Amino acid sequence: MKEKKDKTLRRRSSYREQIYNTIRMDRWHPTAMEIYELIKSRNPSLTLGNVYRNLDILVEQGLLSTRDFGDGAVRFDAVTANHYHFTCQECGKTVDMEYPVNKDLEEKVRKETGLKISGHNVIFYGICPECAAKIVQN
Amino acid sequence: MKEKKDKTLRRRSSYREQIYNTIRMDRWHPTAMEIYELIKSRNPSLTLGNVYRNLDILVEQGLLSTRDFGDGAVRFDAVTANHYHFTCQECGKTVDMEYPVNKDLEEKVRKETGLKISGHNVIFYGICPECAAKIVQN
DNA sequence: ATATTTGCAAAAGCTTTGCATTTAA
DNA sequence: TTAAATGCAAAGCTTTTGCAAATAT
Repeated sequence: MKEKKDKTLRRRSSYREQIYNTIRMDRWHPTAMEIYELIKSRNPSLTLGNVYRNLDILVEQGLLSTRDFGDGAVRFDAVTANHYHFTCQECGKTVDMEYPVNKDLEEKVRKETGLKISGHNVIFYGICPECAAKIVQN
Repeated sequence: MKEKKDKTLRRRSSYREQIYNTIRMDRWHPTAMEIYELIKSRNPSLTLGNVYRNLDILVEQGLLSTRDFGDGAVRFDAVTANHYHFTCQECGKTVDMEYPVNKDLEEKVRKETGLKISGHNVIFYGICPECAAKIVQN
């Protein structure tokens, strides 16, 4: 939280762009290894160390954040306009929710606690439609 | 999420109780290493491997969950009545909030999305009072 | 008695880093 | 040109695991 890195000039990197784009566009929450495997399948020269280096840079730039959706794995998430998540307790998948962020909640908590709040995240837990359908069948 | 372990009989373990109690009572969100160091200071025979084994058991029993508050470290949290968290973006500390859980939010989202929701978590981000005071001084 | 818990130590897995080469600006 | 980005490989952490001894029931 305190690392104010002396700013280093960034050059264009196709790998970094691919990493960022796949996470952002696909609204996917992959691990470093999953990103590595996907991009290496198209571009075999990619190395895992380089994926880690670029993920660090993207987090440092504020474009990605790390998350744990409950399985202990470090996953990456694109920092877009604030969005909520839903984790299925049956299949374990976590997806972005369309549900709009509730800024009133922040304001309410700010008033009641006096804390300086700049943002919030919500993760809902439950059963996704696919798993719910399967459960009904059985 | 699918691991329905064949139930193994659990015997009493002082270490497991200490691990659980310190996380629950102190409303602390430590890493495995931090737990190890704390309990080992009172009880030098404890090993790190044993801390990991007991943490796994406690998670499997539903007494603890893992979280990532944004620094990439795997931290443990007691699963008590649902509670919110606050992470200070300056010092990086994460604390439980007194603020009551908003069950209405769950109901509202359930109605609007049709998802089967069984719970939710919220993490607020901002500046804690201690850091806010320091910043004003400078 | 019996199976779980533990210490110990090795293995496995994940992430970071040093260095020489390649590449963007 | 110059420093950032990369591949490679080794090092550094974190977490898991096998086994024999200790312990709870």
